[in-house]
Order: sequence, then C-alpha cells, then structure tokens
Amino acid sequence: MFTLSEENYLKAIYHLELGNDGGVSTNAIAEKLATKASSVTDMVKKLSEKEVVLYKKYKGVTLTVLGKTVAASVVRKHRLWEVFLVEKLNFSWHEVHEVAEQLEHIKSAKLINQLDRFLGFPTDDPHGDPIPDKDGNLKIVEKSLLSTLSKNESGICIGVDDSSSEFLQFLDKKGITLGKKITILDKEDFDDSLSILIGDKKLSISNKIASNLYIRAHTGQ
Amino acid sequence: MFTLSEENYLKAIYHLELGNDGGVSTNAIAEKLATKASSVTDMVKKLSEKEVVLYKKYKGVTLTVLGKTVAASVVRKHRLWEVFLVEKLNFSWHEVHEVAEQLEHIKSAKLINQLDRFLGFPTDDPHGDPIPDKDGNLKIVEKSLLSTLSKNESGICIGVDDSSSEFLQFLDKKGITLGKKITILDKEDFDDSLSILIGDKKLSISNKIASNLYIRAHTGQ
DNA sequence: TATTATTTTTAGACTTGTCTAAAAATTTAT
DNA sequence: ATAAATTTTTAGACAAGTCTAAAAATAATA
Repeated sequence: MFTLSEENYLKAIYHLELGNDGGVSTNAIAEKLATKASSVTDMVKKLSEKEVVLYKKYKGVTLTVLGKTVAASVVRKHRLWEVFLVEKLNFSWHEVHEVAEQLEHIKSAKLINQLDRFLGFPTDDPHGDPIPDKDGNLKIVEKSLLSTLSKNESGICIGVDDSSSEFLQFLDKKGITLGKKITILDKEDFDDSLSILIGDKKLSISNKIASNLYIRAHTGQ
Repeated sequence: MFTLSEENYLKAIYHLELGNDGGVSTNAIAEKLATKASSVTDMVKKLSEKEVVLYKKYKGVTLTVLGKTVAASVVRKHRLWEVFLVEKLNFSWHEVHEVAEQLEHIKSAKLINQLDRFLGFPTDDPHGDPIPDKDGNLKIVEKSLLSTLSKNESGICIGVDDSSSEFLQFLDKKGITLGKKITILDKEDFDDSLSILIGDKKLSISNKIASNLYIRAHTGQ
C-alpha cells in the first residue's frame, strides 16, 4: 500500500515520463511537486526500495511496471472523479482539479469500479485527457496543437495542454469548449495570431492560446 | 483548517458527548480511536490551543461551539457519502462505513453542497442516523429500542445501534431493513428472546438483536 | 582540458502523530 | 481516612516527510 505522498510522487514521475523519454530528473520532480530536490532524493530512495521506481544516483528515475500501474490507477481515479464532478455535481471544468487531487487518494476498488459504471464508462476527462483503463492502459489519440494547423484547415477541439483554472476560464469566456469545430480562417505573420471560426463565431486568438489547444484532424468541409 | 487526525479526534469526542453528558474521558477517546491514552493527552492539548475543546488536566474534555461545528460537519459529510454509496453506487449498508471514513475528510464546501442537492437533501443515512444540516443541527427523532416494546406493540424499524458489518449482514439475511413494520408477537421470559412479525414473516430473534434495533412508535394496528 | 556553473546528494534538524515506561493525580475500597 | 487500584499525564523515543546548508558529482564553458 502507498501513502498519499508516495502516490503523488508516482503520479508526478508518470506525467513527466510521458513528456521525456528516458529518466526523470530530481529537479523536475521537485518543481512539479513544489518541493525541494533533497526531499525528492529521500523519497525516491524509498520508492526504489518498494520497487516502484528504478533509481541510480545522479542518473534520474524511471517507473517500474509496478510503479506505472500504481501511478496510472491514481490518474484513473483523478479523471473519473473529475467526470463525476462535472457531469453529476455541476462543477465547471476549471473547478475540478483541486477536489480531484484529494479524491484520487481514496482507497476502494469497489468505489472506483462502481463510479466508472455510474458514469457510463467514460474515456475522457473534462479537459479531454484520456482515462486509463483498469489495467492502466491509455487510449492514444491522434492530436495536434491548433497552432500547427494551416489556413483553411479545421478540426475538433478535443483537449487542452494547459489546464490551469485561468486558461480554462478564459476559454469559457470565449465560448471555446471541447467538441466544437474550429477552422483556421487566417494566420497573421506579424504575431502568429490566428483568426478562427468556432461554431458560427469568428474569433481572433493569440499564438499562446493556440499552442494550448488540442485538435483532432477533421477532413472534409 | 484541521488535519485528518484532528478531525477524527473531534468526531470521536462528538459521538462520545452524545452518549455521556459532561466531559469525555481520555480513556474513552483512546478506546474509540484504538490509540493510547498518552496520545490522546497530546492531541487534546493541541485541540485545546486551537480552541475546539475545553480541557482541564485529569478532568476530561468537552467540545466548544466551534469544535462541535467542525465535528458535525465531518459527520454530515460521512453520512452524505454513505447515502451516495448506497443510492448511486449500489453499495450495501454494511460496506459503506470504511469508504465514508476516508471520504469524510475531503475538503470542499461546493462538493458537499452539490452532493447534498444531488442526493435530494436526504435527512438520514443508510443506517437510520440523522444527517446534520449545514449548521450542524441534528434532527431529534423519538425512538426506542425494539427490546423495550411490549407484547402486541409495533413500530417502524428506523435504525441500528450497532452498525458493524457483521450485524448489518445478519439483518440482511433475516430480511430486516429500515422502514419495515415490526410487531411483537411474544416475549420469552426465559431468555428475553422475541417472536416478531416483520412484513408478513414470523421471526424469532434474541434479546441482543432486539437491543440493537431502533423503532419509531407506531400506534394503530 | 581546466575551470566554472549546475544538479544532486548527504548530514543534520524540525514537525506531526504516535508509542512505552514511569510518575502523578484521582477514584475506589477497605 | 488511609491504602490500593485505576486513570491520566509526563518524559523520552521513534517514523514519516520535509527543510536548510554544505559537500559531491556531473555538465557546461572558455
């Protein structure tokens, strides 16, 4: 069994590994968890003894198969609870993270299985991130950043890269939500801003925004 | 803000105060929390500094108004989650306690308010215990132990005193559930066992069972 | 490649919550 | 009312998880 703190470390390493191939650095973990490198070293030694990470001094950390399973199960719980909060309790997508950070540590296999069923076996959380299945496997979806599309291309908005409360509230204000079709009307060379069509509205958005929106390619008009 | 451990102490004192009038003893708290008296002394000092209990050495503890509010809010969360587990996730009443012990510590006002609404503002948990309202007030219900009724008296089963998993599963097996009408057909002087009518079934139950079932008086046939 | 800068680890300390064993206070019983 | 039994508190220790400051290893640069 793993403590709350251990679970948080495993989750952080899990997320960092998806970005980097190869070992995750002590500093990267420390930054992600808003803690100090020395604390990370201590914890990583403990996790290594529990055989959930591989650790060589000065060489970074990788999850073992067991570690990956544990981390994926925490992520699965986090995302299922997010769906619950939005679908059943009328939370907005920018309000769910903080609460899900707590709920993800509740230990009960029956709870999470029944919650999954109650929610209709969802595959994505409210930010468009995939929910790992019971075995910890992630559905891989072909996705591109909106900023990489060319003029006249279009696609469906399927997720965000930055899921901070501020960004999500900004998207709400602009009417940008998951599932909507977005078409690039124009790209401005000067500042890389985009003119887009979303639903039946024309919007101008900065490159920073476009670099945080994921799009599923959508051929055809 | 209170730690998980502090909340558990406050809850234990809250429950013990409902039984005893006057101060709660160190030993009683230790027993309820399966810990040592010396640990209780330490924690009670801390709670006293936080002004949630009144504490005089060797004289026991009482909750302050603030302490009672905090404790009631934990109990409220516990019981609302129990309702959720039974009503929405198909848990049996004997399975909910352990999970609710974890869920009761999740911190989010919006979560508990929305959960309350989602459940239709329930007033009782699956064991028949009242759910404190937002201000921590408890509905008082006139109730008697089944063992105190006389021959030919009847009432509605509204709760259990012992809510251990074993007892609850025993009741399931016998078909004794909340809301059912129970009539005393006969009382056996020899061992104080009872012959009862529940629904349309005749049952013989021991005094120990009858001393753990709460009944709301029900005049009329 | 030698030196500087950065990253990582170690050493030692602190907090929270717990424990055991012994001392002090209170209660019970003779 | 004094002695015995019980309850409660104190003193000191421990584990988990964190921190700071200093040392060691690695990486970057001239």
